[in-house]
Amino acid sequence: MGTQIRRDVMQLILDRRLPPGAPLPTEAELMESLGVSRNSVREALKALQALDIVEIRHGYGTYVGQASLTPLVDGLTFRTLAGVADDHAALTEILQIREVLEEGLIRRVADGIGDDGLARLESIVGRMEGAARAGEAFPDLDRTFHETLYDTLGNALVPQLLAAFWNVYHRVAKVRGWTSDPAPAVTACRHRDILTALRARDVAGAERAMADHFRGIEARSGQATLGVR
Amino acid sequence: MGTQIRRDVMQLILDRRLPPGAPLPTEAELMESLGVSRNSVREALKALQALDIVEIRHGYGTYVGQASLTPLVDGLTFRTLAGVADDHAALTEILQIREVLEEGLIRRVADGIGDDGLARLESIVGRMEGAARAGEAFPDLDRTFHETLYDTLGNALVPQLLAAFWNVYHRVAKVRGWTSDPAPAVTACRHRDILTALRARDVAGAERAMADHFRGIEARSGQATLGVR
DNA sequence: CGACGTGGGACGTGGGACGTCCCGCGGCCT
DNA sequence: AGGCCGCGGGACGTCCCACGTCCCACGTCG
Repeated sequence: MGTQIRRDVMQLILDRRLPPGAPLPTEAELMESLGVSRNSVREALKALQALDIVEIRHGYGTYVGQASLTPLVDGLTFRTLAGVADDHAALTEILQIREVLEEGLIRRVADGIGDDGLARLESIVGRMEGAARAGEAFPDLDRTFHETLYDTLGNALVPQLLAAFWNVYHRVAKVRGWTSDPAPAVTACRHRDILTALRARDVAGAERAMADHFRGIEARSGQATLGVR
Repeated sequence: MGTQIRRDVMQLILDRRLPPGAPLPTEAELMESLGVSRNSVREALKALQALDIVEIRHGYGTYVGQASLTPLVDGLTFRTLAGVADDHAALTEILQIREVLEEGLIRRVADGIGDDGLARLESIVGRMEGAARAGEAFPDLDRTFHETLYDTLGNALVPQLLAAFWNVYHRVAKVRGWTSDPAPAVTACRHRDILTALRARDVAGAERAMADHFRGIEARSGQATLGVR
C-alpha cells in the first residue's frame, strides 16, 4: 500500500529524531531498507513533499521539512475555488474563523503584552500611517502587525494558522480578480484603534476595534463579489 | 516539474467544474493530455491524494476528493510528535486554539440557536448522563455535542476544523500512551452547564462554562505529562 | 431468471535506463 | 600562492515497459 510506505518514512523520521532540515536517507537506501521499488519510494516522498513533511532538492538530496501549514492553504484554496456553492460563502466562512480567532486572541494579548511589544506595534502602525499618507497600500505591514501582535502569546501555531487563512483569502481573491483595495488610510486607522485600546489595557475596546476591522473586510468582500457577478 | 503537473491536474478539475466524487480522466488520458509519462502523472496524483484533493480507488479509477482537513491532521500530528521541544507544549498550543475558537463561537451560537437545536443538545447531554451513571466513557457523544453545537452557524468549516484539532490531540495522546480518561460524570456535568447557559441565553455564562470545560482538559493533560516523565 | 465465470479496464508495483542538477576535487592559469 | 575552470560522482527527475491485483460488466450456463 502506498499509504503504508508514507507512514514508514514518517516513522523513520520520528524514530531517528530527525529535526527539520536533517537529511533523509537517499532513495536507494530507502528502497532497500523498506524493501520496495524506487517508484514506490518516490510516490511516498512526493506525497510527503506535498504535506511539507519532506523537502526534496533536485540533485542534492531529501530533507526533513518544516511541517508548515502549506497543505492547509492549498487544500482550502482548492476547496474554495472548487466549491459547488458560490465561493463568496466559502470565503465568508474563512473570514468568520479568522474573526473569532483574532477576537479571542486579542483579549489574551491585552492581558499579557509588555511595553516592548507595544513599542514594536507602534513602530509598525507608524509606518502604516506613513504609507497611507503617501497613498500606498501596505499588505506586508498588515501581516507583520498581526504577526507581532500574537508574538507575546508564545504560541507558534497561532501566527501560522492566521497566515494560512490570510493566504487563502488573498489567493482566492487574486484568482477571482477581485481588487480588494481599501483606502489605506482607513486600514491604518483601524490598526491605530487596536493599538490605542491595547495601550489602555482596554480589553473590551480592543475586541470592539478588532471586530470593526473585520466588519470592514466583510463589507469589501461583499462589494467585490457583487461587482463581479 | 512535479509541482507543475500537480497544478495542472488541479486546474483541470477547476476548469471542468468537477464536483467531489466526479471521476477524473484515467492515468493514460492524463499522460496524453498533459504530455508527461505515467510515472509523473502517478506522482502528482499521489501528492493530490495526500492532500485529499483526489481519491484513488484501486482497480476502479481516480475521483475528485472531499478536500477535507485530513492533511492538516496529518501535518499537525507529525509536527507535534517530531517537535524538538517537548510535545506537551505543542499540544497546549493546539488546545489553546481550540479554546479560543470555541469560546468565541459559543457566543455566536448563544445568539442564534433555536428550540430545535436546544432539543438536540438536550438529547445528547441526556445520553451522556446516562452513560456517566453507567460509568462508561462517551467520546463519540462528546464529539457529537460540539458538532451539533456549531451546526446552527451554517459554517461548514467550523466543525471540520474543530474535529481536526480534536483528532490531533487524541491521536498524539494515544501514541504517547496517555490515558486521559476523566471521570465521565464530570464531563457530563460540564456539558450540562453549557447547555443550561445556552437555554438561558446567558452568553457570558456559556463562555465561562466553556472555559471551565477547557480548564479541566488542560489539567488532565498536565497530569498525564507529569505521570509519564 | 439467476448464479457463476471470464474478460477488459484501471490502478499498484517492480526494474532499468538516461537526463539534469549540484557539489567538490583537481588541474590550470594568473 | 591564490583563484578560476573543468570534470566526475552522487542524487533526484523523467521515461519506458512489463506484470500483478482489483473491480465491474457482460455473457454464458444451469
